[in-house]
Amino acid sequence: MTARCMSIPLIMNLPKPIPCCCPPLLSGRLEPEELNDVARIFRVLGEPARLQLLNLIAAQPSQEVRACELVETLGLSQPTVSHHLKVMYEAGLLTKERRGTWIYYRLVAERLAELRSVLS
Amino acid sequence: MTARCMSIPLIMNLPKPIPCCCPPLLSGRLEPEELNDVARIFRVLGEPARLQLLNLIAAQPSQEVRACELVETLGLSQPTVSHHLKVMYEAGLLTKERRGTWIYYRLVAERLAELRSVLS
DNA sequence: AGTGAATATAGATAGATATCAATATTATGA
DNA sequence: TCATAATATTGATATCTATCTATATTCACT
Repeated sequence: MTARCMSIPLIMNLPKPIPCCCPPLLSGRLEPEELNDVARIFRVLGEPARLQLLNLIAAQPSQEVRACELVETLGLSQPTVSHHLKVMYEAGLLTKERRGTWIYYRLVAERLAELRSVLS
Repeated sequence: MTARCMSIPLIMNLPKPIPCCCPPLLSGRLEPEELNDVARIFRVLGEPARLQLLNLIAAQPSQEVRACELVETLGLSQPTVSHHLKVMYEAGLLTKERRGTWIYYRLVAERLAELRSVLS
């Protein structure tokens, strides 16, 4: 229980991650800030309703959905759907485009690719 | 507000996902059960401390850590570290191996690869 | 301007979970 | 078998967030 067991040194001088996109988790040490950023995005994906959203959009021939379609499809209230869309939009996973009364959401494929690279 | 806007049909007869590992999120419709499973794993990765754990293990030349090292390194209490290790172990992200008093944890690379394929 | 539909925000609540202190369990070695 | 170190479990607490209802905002059309 007491500190007989030595801790791992925090600094190892490994190459800095590329700053433009998410740093890889398995090569090179990540800063606390970076860990927070990556964790935040994974948390966004940690909700079945949001995954279903991605899944639905990807299944559309048009590759987009109107927000209003989702209320009935997901079986959630309109504010809840709106909340999820906002969370995903702010996480960079979706784009939104207003066309008249409706708002269309699309996947950001690059963001997903980025996340994939985090895990490699 | 009222239901003028049509919902997306839930059944589209797309090919069933391969049952052996995580189904891809962007091709083929996922069942609610599958969505839950995938979400659960992402939630495990949605904690900075756990990401730091993965990052630490990957940075070791031996590709493994003793649990006791992590307490000081992560700056968390021993029960908290134990909890995170358990969560990751049960999510299939880590293996554990007892050697004497110590328990060594390693990454499950296949599990991470699986997750990557979910996002493609 | 006024109406109605689509979307967003505010506020409240319930459930999940990260964290800790205290304690239990397991393994080693004297 | 006893002491000690490593690990796990228990129980409590605080924070986070998904969800809802109610309300506000935005837009198109007459």
